[in-house]
Formats: sequence, structure tokens, C-alpha cells
Amino acid sequence: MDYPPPACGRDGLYSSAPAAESFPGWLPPLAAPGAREHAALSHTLSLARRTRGPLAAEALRSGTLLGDEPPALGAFPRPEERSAGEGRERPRCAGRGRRTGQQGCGILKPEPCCGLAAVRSEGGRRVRRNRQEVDLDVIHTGDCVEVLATLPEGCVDLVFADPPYNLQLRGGLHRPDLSRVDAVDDAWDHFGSFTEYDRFTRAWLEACRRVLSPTGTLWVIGTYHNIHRVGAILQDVGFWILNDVAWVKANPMPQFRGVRFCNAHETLIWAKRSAAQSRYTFNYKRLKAANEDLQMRSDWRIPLCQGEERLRDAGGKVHSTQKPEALLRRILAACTNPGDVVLDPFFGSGTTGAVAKRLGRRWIGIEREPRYVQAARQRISAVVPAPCEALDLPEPPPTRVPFVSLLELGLVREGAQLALKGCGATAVILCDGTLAANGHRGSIHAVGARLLGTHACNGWEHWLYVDPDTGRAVPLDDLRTQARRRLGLA
Amino acid sequence: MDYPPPACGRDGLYSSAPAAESFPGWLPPLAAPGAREHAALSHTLSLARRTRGPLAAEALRSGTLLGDEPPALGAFPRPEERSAGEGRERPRCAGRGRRTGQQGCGILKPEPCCGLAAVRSEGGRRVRRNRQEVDLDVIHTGDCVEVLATLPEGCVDLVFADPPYNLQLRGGLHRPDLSRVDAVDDAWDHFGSFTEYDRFTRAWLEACRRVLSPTGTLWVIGTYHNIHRVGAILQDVGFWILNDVAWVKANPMPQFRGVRFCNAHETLIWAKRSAAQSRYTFNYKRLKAANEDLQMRSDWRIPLCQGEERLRDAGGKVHSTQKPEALLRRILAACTNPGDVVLDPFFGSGTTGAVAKRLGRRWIGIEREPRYVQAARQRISAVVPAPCEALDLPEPPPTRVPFVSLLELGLVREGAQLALKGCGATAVILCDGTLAANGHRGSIHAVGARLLGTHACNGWEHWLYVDPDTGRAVPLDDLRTQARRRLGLA
DNA sequence: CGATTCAATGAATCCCAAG
DNA sequence: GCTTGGGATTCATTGAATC
Repeated sequence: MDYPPPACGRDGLYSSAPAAESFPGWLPPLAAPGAREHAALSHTLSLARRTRGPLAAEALRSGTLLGDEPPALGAFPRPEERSAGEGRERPRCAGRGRRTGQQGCGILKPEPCCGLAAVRSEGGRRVRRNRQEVDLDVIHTGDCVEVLATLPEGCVDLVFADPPYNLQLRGGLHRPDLSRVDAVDDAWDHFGSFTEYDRFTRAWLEACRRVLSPTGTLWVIGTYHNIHRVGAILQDVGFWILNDVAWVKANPMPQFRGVRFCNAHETLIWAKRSAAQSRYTFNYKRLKAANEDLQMRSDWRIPLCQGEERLRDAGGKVHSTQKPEALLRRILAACTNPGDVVLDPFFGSGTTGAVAKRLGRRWIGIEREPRYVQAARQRISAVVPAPCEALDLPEPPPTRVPFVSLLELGLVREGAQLALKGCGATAVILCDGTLAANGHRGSIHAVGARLLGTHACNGWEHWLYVDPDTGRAVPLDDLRTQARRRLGLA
Repeated sequence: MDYPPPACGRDGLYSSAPAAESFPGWLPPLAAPGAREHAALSHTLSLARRTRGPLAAEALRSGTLLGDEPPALGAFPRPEERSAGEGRERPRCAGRGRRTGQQGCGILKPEPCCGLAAVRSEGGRRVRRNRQEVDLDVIHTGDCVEVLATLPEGCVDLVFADPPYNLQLRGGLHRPDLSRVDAVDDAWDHFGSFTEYDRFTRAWLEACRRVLSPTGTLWVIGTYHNIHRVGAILQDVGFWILNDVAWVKANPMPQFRGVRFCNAHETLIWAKRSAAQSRYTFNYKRLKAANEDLQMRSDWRIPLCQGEERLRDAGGKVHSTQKPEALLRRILAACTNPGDVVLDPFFGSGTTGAVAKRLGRRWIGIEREPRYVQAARQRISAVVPAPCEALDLPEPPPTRVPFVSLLELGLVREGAQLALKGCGATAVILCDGTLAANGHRGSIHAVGARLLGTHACNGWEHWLYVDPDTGRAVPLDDLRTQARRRLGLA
């Protein structure tokens, strides 16, 4: 069976994306606004531009870009089923737009000074996204499916959803010391049947899928009570699971009756809109750097939400299932960049909004219960955004340097030799920037792979340039670094 | 919404089961076979008896005992939907049967001497279970749904299933050093669509459900590729999830492309046949004792199957997804007792059989691929069963002592006082074994609860007996221990 | 003021035999 | 098949109370 080509992603959207300037239809940035009063305006414009160039926006409006329909229910997407538009997706100008908005960053300290920070404090501001107005940093009171229907397609970079778990608890529970467990018995967690829960689940998942941007992804959290139904339906409506994550609770509530294992974890699912979606935001390198230089695993040990962080009202919990901010922090750090828009269709106590505001992300919350909406508004208004310079602003990817540039810059000479690290094989540099060796001819990568007998080879890392004058061997990658510098790309 | 009454469980089936002699239809054990040559015979008979008394066996055969149909798809089981038979389930004679078979245990060391050990070495032996012959300690070559149809209802105490994950891998994967990852690309893991996988899943789950004994449970392992489909269907066909478990891999394969989180865990689901199933085997106390006296949690850190344990053939893996024995060991230790029958419908390399044999459990394997069957047979034949005395034989529960026995034995005197721990309230012991305090009268539990103002109270733990002669206060529980000893129940 | 003890609590599908 | 009632069952963390 064939499947669509593998998805890709690197830090931000950058490292694997071509230079923003390099594709048609992209608008050059405005002149950088140096003063604070311009920040909001420039940010608005940059957000509008972020979405994609005019061509892409047109495609989006006409439905081809986000038009990758879910596969026929139950059928895996095959290559021929990939939408015409999906493969033509272009990298967004998001980064460029952001950089434009951040030109003044750090100048007017200690006040928040960059475009992001300035706008961040303006909850409820209307911003253009996908040629339609979108309210950001607001909570909509209402049913999430209905509210989502009012939002334009593709206006959201990340969805985090903490839907009702459908716990189906029976009777009260007491601890061995006879104290009563304050259980989840909220009306919003009651469903009449699996079918009813499934219908509800499908509705909000489809609604979320529609508003996700081309590079957006979805997170859902749940327990065994509901997560399998959510996961299966999510696959059915076309989402493609990227990972599941086990939130391992540092301090779970024990099992009081000795009849099961202590329920010490919850499950998160991370998914992209479709198998064919080729790009999504994932800050791999940043996560790794923040994790003792080990890549982030799928098991996250994080404590429950307790203490100061827990919203309380007359001593009681404001919300029975408030999630720890640490969980949202990791998700937003992993899958969004500053300025990205995060939507939470089950906003509850507003953890998503609080973390988004602190991390310089924009947010949209949807919540049915007015008492939660009020508590969340109050909570978020008290959040102090991280200073601009503390945000992990995405950096532009190192621009690609074609090997022929090394010839053009005189860093290597045609006719000179390259030696393969380790194996000692050599090749000759031809004047068009290709190599010749053993009758093979091609790029530094193709010839390297051929000589190594592997399916692929990063030529920059495997070849040594043998200087014809000195005879010294220099890694090709070092010469590329020199080339970058001289081309003003470093 | 109403739900069926809560399920229950304690260590083995014993600690909460009445003495085997106490319920009707039970056959007395044979005279204990003191010599080894009798062991196999007695074990055979005891296994037949284990299943349940004749009455229960009759109910089973006529379909009432295991007849709890799955709920109408999508509807939660309600009390009125409980099958007539479910509530009438009787405790099995299993324990007594086992103990019968173990009479000689420990006498003829160093040879395996008890019935279990003797029979354990006889793979393929036919044993009566539910009035039908069942081959134990054998591998059936064939499709699991077809083979399961040939087994009698309720003949299995535990199912462990490691079904195909439907990985849907695309193209080969190479490590950063260009070496190729030996991925799962077996034909048995290929399905054409989710629908096809779902159909397959429903078929084997229903077949497994039929052969599970009244106290049996099911374990399934999977990853995000398949586990949600399995979990949802499992709920649809009537299983009731008891826990999910995250197998956190100590040494997972890294994520080579930097595009996702390192996939460092797999998910296990533990379920009983129905919400109404009231009893299942769970060795809570043993697990806790083996876990630094902390109750076992739902996250298990266990290394991958590597090194000596990994079956290899001409250097290559015999099976692409061989599971670590540690995983099976924990599952079997948790949810079975020695002599119980474990079935694995996707036997593969036979990890389940190997661990079952080592731990003194009986096993049935089903596997389609002859090459796996052969490898598993060879592997299991080399397994040395744990000596009988190393097995965690279930102990009978402490027999209940009525409070009035303390009066009868003279350990307390009528008219004497009891004092409630902590609160200082007192009660007088009446001659019928009830208490009187503050106008209340009732059992030590009822009066304790009333005085404490709680919904329940374990009188044995909350009352102190004030010796009318010495004035000393003694915990009632200590007197119960004395009573047990003097009644020969300790 | 610091150390120690005690009490509270968190998404929980949380008992089971006798009569 | 229902009710009754005996009696078994918890860990990490936080924050207040006490020493």
C-alpha cells in the first residue's frame, strides 16, 4: 500500500522551508515601524499577510488549499486522493511578518515594546486573518460547535481541547479515612450513551478541523473513559495522529478500594489535519535544548494543578478539572510560535488563555458556562506576559547555499578533488558544480550516496575538499559556512 | 443516570471469597495425592472442579452465566440491562481445587513436586474445563477467530492480546548515520482501511470475550496507530475498561527526523467482560508489597526486549514486535493465579507462553504463521518453570469472626465498655454482641458510624476495649486476632 | 523563625457475601 | 433478585497548626 509522502517539520516552520523571498506571490514587508504607536497597525497587517501570499489566499478562499477532504470514512488516504492544493501549499510569510512586527523589540524597555507585546495587551482586538475579521484574546460564551462555525477557515494555528471525559461515575467515593472525595459530577460531563458522546465528539472535531491553518495541529486530552472514542473519531474525520503523549502525574489521587491500578496518567493526542498535510509547527530543537539536550519523549511527568495555581472560590474548586499550566506551556512551546493563534473549544478555567498570554501567543476561548467565562477572564487579566526578549522567537532558517556557489566564490576550484570521509574515495569537481567519480556523475549528495552504497548522503558532511595548492583537506561544510558569511546569509 | 452496581475484586479471588466449602454444588476434594505419580490425575480433576460447581457449570452451559450480552451499541449499560445471569455468578472452586493439587508441594524437593509443576511440563494435555475438553499449554496454528470458535465458553481466565498495530509506515527509515531501521513491514500488519481493521478488531474481541471466564479479564497492547480503534470497539462490544496502562519504555528508539516527539511509550488496556461483571482476579496486595509498599500505578517503566531475551535467527529478529517478558510477568502476576489459563490470540514469538510456563500458569496460544509457531514452541520448551514454592499461591482469606465470638471466648465481657478511638465516646457491650450508646443500638460498625457521624465505620479498627479489671484499653482488632488464633483460623 | 505534625485533597467509570 | 450490612481501603503535596 502506498501512502502520501512523509510529513516534515523542523523548528518553527523555518528550518525546512525555503527562503520566504523565494516564492512568487509574496509581498515584501512594510517599512519597519520604529515607534510604538505603529506597532499595533503593523502587527495587524503582518497578521493578514502571515496567512499566505495572495495566490495562496486566493486558493484558500476558493477552497483548494484547505480543501483536503477527509478520506472516505474508513479508507486510508492514498496518494491519488491527495487534494490538488495540499501539495502546492506554500510556506506562510508568517515569520517574515513577525520579524517585521518585532523590529522595535527591546528598544523601549521596560515597557512592552514590540508589536507582539503591544497587541497582546489588547484583548478583544479584531484582526484580519484569511481576509476576514477575527477577534483574538477573547472568550466566546456559547457552544463551541456553533461559535466555531462563525470563524473563518484556517484562522487558528493550534487547537487544544479538553473535552468532557464522560466519566460515568456511580455513587459517592470515600477515602479510607472516611472523608468524601470531591468528585466530578458536573452536568456537562453527563452523556446518555456512547453514541451521543460520539456524535458530540465528531461535531467539535470537525468544527476544529475547519478552522485549523494549513500548518496547524490539534491536541486533545482525555482518559480511558473517552480518549479511545475521541482518537478513533479523530482518525475517522481525517486527522492524522502525530504522537500520543502520556501525562504521567507526579501526585495522582490513589486508588482507594484496592481493586484497580492507581490511575496515574492521562493521555494526550497530537494530530495534524490530514495525512497529506506536509508541514506543521514543531519546535524540535528548542524542546531538545530545554530537555538536557535529549529529544523530548512522549511521557511527560508533570504534577497536578494544586496550590496557588488552582482557582478557588469560597474554598472550593472553581472548576473540577483545571489543568496544570505546565502541561499547556509544554504544548504551546512545542507547537506554536509567538504571535500564533491558539484556540480552546472547552476553555473552562482558562488555562490555555493564561499560558498563551504569558508566552506571547494569541488565543481564542469558547466556553458554555458563564461562571467559568467570568473566572477565566479575571484569571487571564492578571497574567503578566513574558517580556518580549524572553520569548522564543523563531529564527529564520539558514538559507540554502547551492554547491555551485562555492565555485562562484572561489572557495573550491573546478578540477580539484573531494575525498569521502572515512572511505577515502575521491571525486573531481566539474565546472557546473557537479561531481564525477567512477563513471558516476551528479550532485555532491548523489555521488556521495553512490560511492557509500547508501540510499542517501548529506554531501556537505561527508566530503572533504582537498586544496590543490596546500593539499590540505577541509570539510565541505566549513566552506559552506564561509560562503554563507560572504553571501550575507549568516 | 444509573449504572450497574460497582465491580469488586481483591487479592486473587480468595481474600474476599467465602470458604470453598460454604456454597452449594461444590465437590469435596479428593484425598490429597501424596506421591508424584498422582499429581497429574488430581490436577486434571481439580481443574475440572475449578471451573465452578455443577450448578454453575449447568448455568454456564445453558448460557445464562456468561450470557450478559453487550449493551445495545452506543447505550451505556443500565441496571435493568444487566443480564439475569451476571448477578448469580458463584465463586469458583478454583482455589480449593488448586490447593488440592498442591498438597504435596515442597515435599519432594528438589524435583518439581506439586500437581501444578508436574502437569505444567506436559504441553498439549487435554483438560476438562466447563465440561468440555480443552487443550492447555499448546499453540494452535491458525486464525484466532476460527480457533477461538472451537473453544468452550468461559474456559480462559485471562486474555493477553498484542494485535497487529496497523502501523501504515511509508518508505524506509534511516538513522542519521544512514543505517537502515529494521522496521515492521510484515504482511500481517497491512490492512486496506480503517474499516477493515475495525472489522478484524471486532471479530477477535468478540471471540475472546466469549471464552473469558466469569472472573476473567482482557489485556490489549497497542500504540496510537491502533489502540484508539481497539479501545472504542472494545467498549462497543461490551467490555468495561478497568484501567489503561502506559508502558513507558526505558530505552525507546529515538525519533530520527526531529519532526515528532520520541515515541517512548505504548498503551495497554485492561478490561472486564462487562460493566456488570462483579468479580475479577486482581492481586492488589501482592502488587503493592512488590512495589515498595506503594500501590501499583498505571505507568510502568520497563525496558524493551533486547539482548539474550530477544529471539534471533541468523542474526535477524525472529519477530519484529517481540514484547519484553517483564511486561507479561507483571500482567500475569497482577491478574492471574497459578494454575489459571492464559490465552494469547496473537501468540507471535510466544512471550505469553514463556512467562505463563515460568509462573505456573496454563496457556493457550494461537498464531497464524508457522514460523512463529515453531520458534515459540522451541522457546517455551526451554523455559524452566519456577519451583512450586516460589509461586505466589493464593492464600485463603482470613475467615470472618463475628463480634459475638469475642464474648463467647471470654475475650470481652457483656456490660464492659468500649471507647471510640480519638473521639472518646463510649459504648456498652450487650450480651447479644451488639453495642448500646447514646440511645443507639447496633453492631460495632453501625454504632461507631453513628457516633462518628460518618457513613461507615470499621468497628474493629475504631473501638478500644476497656478491660473492666485492669482498666487498660486494647484495640478490638487485637482481640479479633486472638480470637482467630483460638478458633484455629489464623 | 524553623522544624514537625496534622489535615485537606486531587478527572475515580473504586466491595461483596449473606440471606 | 433484592436488600442488608460487615468491614476493607490511600499517596503526594500543600498549607495551616503546633512545637
